[in-house]
Amino acid sequence: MSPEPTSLLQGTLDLLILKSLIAGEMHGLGVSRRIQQITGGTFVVKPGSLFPALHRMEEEGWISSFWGASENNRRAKYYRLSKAGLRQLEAETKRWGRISWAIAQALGVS
Amino acid sequence: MSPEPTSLLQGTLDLLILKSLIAGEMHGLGVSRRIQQITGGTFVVKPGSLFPALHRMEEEGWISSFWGASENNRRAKYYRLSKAGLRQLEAETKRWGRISWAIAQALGVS
DNA sequence: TGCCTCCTATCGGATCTCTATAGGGATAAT
DNA sequence: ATTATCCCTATAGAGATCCGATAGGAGGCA
Repeated sequence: MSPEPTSLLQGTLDLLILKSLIAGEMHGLGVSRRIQQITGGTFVVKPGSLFPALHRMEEEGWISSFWGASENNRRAKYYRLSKAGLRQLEAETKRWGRISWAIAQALGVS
Repeated sequence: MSPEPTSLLQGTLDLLILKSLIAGEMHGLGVSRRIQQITGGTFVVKPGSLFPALHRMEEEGWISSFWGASENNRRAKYYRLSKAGLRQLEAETKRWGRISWAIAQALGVS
């Protein structure tokens, strides 16, 4: 296990959250676990990073939330991708493609 | 031309600067131009981002500087990669590889 | 001298992520 | 019933970084 200890890439957290929610609605820590899962354990998002991001993204209208009960019958806030969120995911995915390509170029396409 | 207008990736600026200086010593705006060149015009680093980064990296000991004259015979501060900077470049290159791989995984290896 | 260009440099603001911590609520144990 | 414990949400404070705007020195040229 070697989770990225230091700062995530700016803007990449949003991308990972949006992509996680493609799998369906889930609560906060569920998103966190899913990010860790789909990145092969590379990215570990802690609550202090996750919740501010979720709130920000809800304000932007990319996700919506509702209170529900978790699988352990605990009070949990669930998050769901909105249409605008889906569009944002596509935009950020393209953006990532551009950035990734550019840096690969810079590093000598190694 | 569609240079990334918004925020660069955190920590990626250092990588691009270090990689630029592999080509040899050059002054500040020369680094800026070289980054734009090797990333195919994707990344445009402006002075307000560049110089704080150069100073920070000089404090870290990754680069050294000396005053000289530019190709146009103007006063210019030249920067050169140090041994520690070369090690840092290798480390950041590996880090980029990990991150890039993880996000590609997350996005479905598309 | 006056003007333009090149190059370095700094300041304030805005954004983002991290560490650390708080606290409600459900379950289980004694 | 009370205590402990885990799950989950949430916030505060700090630190780092990037950006836009701006300043200013210095050479070349008329």
